[in-house]
Amino acid sequence: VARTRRAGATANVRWLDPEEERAWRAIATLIHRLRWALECQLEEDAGLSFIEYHAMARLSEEPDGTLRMSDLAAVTNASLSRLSHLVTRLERWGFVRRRPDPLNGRFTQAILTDAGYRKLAASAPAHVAAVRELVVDAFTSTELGQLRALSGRIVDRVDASRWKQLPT
Amino acid sequence: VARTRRAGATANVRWLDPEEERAWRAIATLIHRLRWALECQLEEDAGLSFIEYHAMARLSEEPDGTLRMSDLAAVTNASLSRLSHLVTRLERWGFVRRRPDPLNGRFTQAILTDAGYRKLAASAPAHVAAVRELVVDAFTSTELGQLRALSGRIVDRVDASRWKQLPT
DNA sequence: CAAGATTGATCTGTCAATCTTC
DNA sequence: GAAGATTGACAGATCAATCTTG
Repeated sequence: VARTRRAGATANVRWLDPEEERAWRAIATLIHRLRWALECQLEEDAGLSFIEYHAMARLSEEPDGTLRMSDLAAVTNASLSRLSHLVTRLERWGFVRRRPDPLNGRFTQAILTDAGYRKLAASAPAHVAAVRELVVDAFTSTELGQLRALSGRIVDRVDASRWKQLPT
Repeated sequence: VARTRRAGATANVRWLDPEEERAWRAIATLIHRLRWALECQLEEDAGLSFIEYHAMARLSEEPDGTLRMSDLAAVTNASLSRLSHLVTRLERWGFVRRRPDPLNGRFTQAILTDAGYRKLAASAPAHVAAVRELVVDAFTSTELGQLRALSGRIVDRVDASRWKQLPT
C-alpha cells in the first residue's frame, strides 16, 4: 500500500505488516486483473462490456424480461446516470427497449427484446466458460464456499462504510 | 451469470449450479464494490485516483524514487499509454517529473518529487485505514492467508489464460 | 416538491498512429 | 527496424443540472 514512513508520515498509523501487505496486494491485483480479463473476454467474444452483458443477463432473469431502471441500476451496481447512457446504447443496438411503467409513470421500464435474448443466448456460453476457467473450476466446492464467505465479509464491510453509496 | 437456457442456448454448456452461481456473484460483487469504495476514499481524502496513488506509492518504494515508465506500467497493471497520460497529470500537479534515462535514452524515468513524497505521506494514513477497515481487519491472520492464496490462484489462472495480456 | 430518470459537460481510458533512440 | 514512449481521436463514466410525474 504505502511504505511511506520514511517520507515523513510520522502519525500513529497502524501500517500493514509484511503478511498483511502481501494479502492486500494479492486482493488488489485480483480485483484489477480479473475484471480486466472478463471485460476482454466479453468484448472479444460478444462485443459487449461487462456491465452491458450483466444488465441484459439480469433482465433475462425476470419472467417478463423487464425491470425498472432504478432496480436494474441497483442489481448491476451502476449509477442511474450510467445505466441510462448504457441503455441508450443497448436500445440503439436493438437489444433493449424502454417505456414508462404503466403502473406509475415516474418509473421507466427497461425491457429485453427478442434480439436481446438471442444476443445473450449467443454470448452466454463463452462467458460462462471463462468464469469457469478463471474462477469456478480453480476450486473445490469447499474452497468456493470459503471464497464466497470471505468475499461476502468484505462486501459487508463496504456496505457498513461511508463509501457504500453508489453515485447519483 | 446467465440463466439463459430458456432463451435458447441449448449447446452443451456446463452452466453454473446454484452453489457456484452464488460464489461467483459474491466475487463479482467484490471486485466491483471494493474497487469503488477505495476509489471514493482516495478521491475524497486525497483527490487522487486509485491508480494515481499507487503509481506514486510504487515510486516511493524505490530508493531514488525513480522507475522507468515501462516498469511502472507493469507494476501498476496499467498500459503504457494510460500511464503516460496519467503521469502527464501528476507532472502538471508537481508530484512527478520525467527525464530520459541517462543510461539508455530509449527509456523514460518517472521520478517522484519532494511535493510528491509529501502528498503521499499526507494521503497514506487515511488510505491504509480504509484498507484495514474494509479488508485487513475483517479477518484473522489465518483467514488473510487463505484469502491471499485463493486470490493468487485466480490471478494465476488469468495469467495462464488468453487474456493475460495488458493493453498497449 | 421529492423521486425517478435523462441530458450535457467534462474527464479518463483505449486504440491506433506516430515519434525517438538504439 | 524494433522497443519504449507519446499523442490525438474517440468511447465510456461521472457529476451537476434539468426534466417529468405523482
